[in-house]
Amino acid sequence: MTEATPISHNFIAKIIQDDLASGKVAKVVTRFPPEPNGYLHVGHAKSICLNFGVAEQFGGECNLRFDDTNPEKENQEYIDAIKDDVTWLGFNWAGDIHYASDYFDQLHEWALHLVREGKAYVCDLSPEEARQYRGTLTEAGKNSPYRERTVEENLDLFARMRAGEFDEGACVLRAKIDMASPNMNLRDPIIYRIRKAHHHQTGDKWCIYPTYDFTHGQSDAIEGITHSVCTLEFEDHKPLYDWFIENLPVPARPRQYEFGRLNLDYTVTSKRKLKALVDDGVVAGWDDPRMPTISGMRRRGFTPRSVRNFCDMIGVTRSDGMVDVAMLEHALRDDLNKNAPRAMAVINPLKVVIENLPENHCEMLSAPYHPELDLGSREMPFTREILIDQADFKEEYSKKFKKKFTPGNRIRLRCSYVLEATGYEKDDDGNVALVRANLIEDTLGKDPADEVKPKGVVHWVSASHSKMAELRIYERLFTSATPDKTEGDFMEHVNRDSLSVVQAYIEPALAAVAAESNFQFEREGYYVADRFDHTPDAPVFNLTIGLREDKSLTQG
RNA sequence: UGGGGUGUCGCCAAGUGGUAAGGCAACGGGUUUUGAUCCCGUCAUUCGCAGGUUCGAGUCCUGCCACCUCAGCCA
Repeated sequence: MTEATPISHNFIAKIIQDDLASGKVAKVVTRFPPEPNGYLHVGHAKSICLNFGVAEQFGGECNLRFDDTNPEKENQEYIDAIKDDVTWLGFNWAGDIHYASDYFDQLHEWALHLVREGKAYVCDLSPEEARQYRGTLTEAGKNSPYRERTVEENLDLFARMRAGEFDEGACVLRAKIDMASPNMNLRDPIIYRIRKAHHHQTGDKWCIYPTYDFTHGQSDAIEGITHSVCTLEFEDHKPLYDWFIENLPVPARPRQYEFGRLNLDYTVTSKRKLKALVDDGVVAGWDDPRMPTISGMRRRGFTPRSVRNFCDMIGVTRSDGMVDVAMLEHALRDDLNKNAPRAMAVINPLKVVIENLPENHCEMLSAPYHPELDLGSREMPFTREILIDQADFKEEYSKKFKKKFTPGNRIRLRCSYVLEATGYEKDDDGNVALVRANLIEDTLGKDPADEVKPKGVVHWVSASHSKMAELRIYERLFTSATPDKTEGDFMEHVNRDSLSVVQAYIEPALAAVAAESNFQFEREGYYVADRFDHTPDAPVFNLTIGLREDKSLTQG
């Protein structure tokens, strides 16, 4: 971390603080354990900020561990993307990256231990039969007919499973716990299954793979994780997590704690739904700026700090709520307002001819990049013909348009002079096509000498010296606040007009900026130079988020 | 009459027996070379509901209600 992470006072932090104070743990060690089977999203960001944040806050460490026990769904592409995302967010994992697969030998040994203790057995029930025997939420399950096999028989069968003698699904290794438990996870859970698949880390070494339940807690123990933080849906797994820790000769006693996962309105975060958006071509990819994936947010122009601040804002509790996306937007705007340089771009151009300026007038005006921060300044060419936004000129003055440019009234060109409109021309459709104006002398950095102050300020670019840029303007991806809970399939709530591409006139200094540079285009919104498509010759900017607007004035 | 969990302002969230923080949103007002920012103000006599204990309860007890979650050889 290069910058201070906010101090958290959530219940997880309190537990850690107490454990440290009581001497229960000497140093806190957490972990972020994604399965490399998809891209990380804003919900994962919450978990990352929690796990890494709390470790940092208390002088501990946080591991990055890939929970890679299901080779058929995982691959290296996801591993690389996840590493990038965590790094981008600004966190550093302790030491090398860990993989649950690093522990397959130990896990196998521990499975053998359970078998020898008579606490695990090979079960030949088919998946369908196993479901029958498992019972239901309200009815106890039945013992498997294979439950009482001898240790010797189980040892032999498990060895043959490992040797590849059986087909996938032919049998599994199960922990012998309690088929009548009201907790389904304790009804003789599967701990090893046959998967004749190539693993991205272990290659073809194994044809049996441990399940999540048999892997996670023991991996925590091996790594010396003190506080194993996960989401609420794993709460029912805790008795099993503890059962393995208690029945195995593990080197440590990690504890699991659960928090409520993030739900954001106007957003979906399930991997299946995110994948559907990509596969159906609703968005251009996992990193499309409309996606709530970390890579999508990055491309949209979110800053790591804005995401971290958001996570700090929403807190960590055990209640599952729905966070208003306005909170995310606030965190974004807040950070961008404080740190993003300002620049000017005109989207709907209206030419203004400053008639009291010579034809070839070109004056370089120095404009500061930020109103408060010392971010330096750039030169803006000021010429006889300039472009302002069509919406900033009105044919007639009215109270509602008091800050607009109107005939006979003055306007301040941002970082430039004051202009007075003297007339205008319309095209055949009746739209204002050109405005004639006079420049008021000696108004650079000061008000007019006659003390008739301009009513408003508008952004502008030189008509002759500006450059063209592609602007990708995004709106929210869903029309429903709860796309996955509202009537019908979530795809029915997709906003099909969430992207519009327009051409805009930008000030020359903007063309050369580096990809991923954030800017506030004054009075328009925050934009970012696209991570992949932006070039000096063909500038491309994405709308990160618009400026907040005074709603009472913008209606109509 | 299965297990587990959660219910404090429209949203998030402090509060752990002593008389309801804060943020977001919203709404007023001021400043402003961005109708942005900034500033100032308003916004829960009430904590899912009903009883009870107590001098005193969001905090303790009892009952009820609502919502989330668990029946992958996924994580």
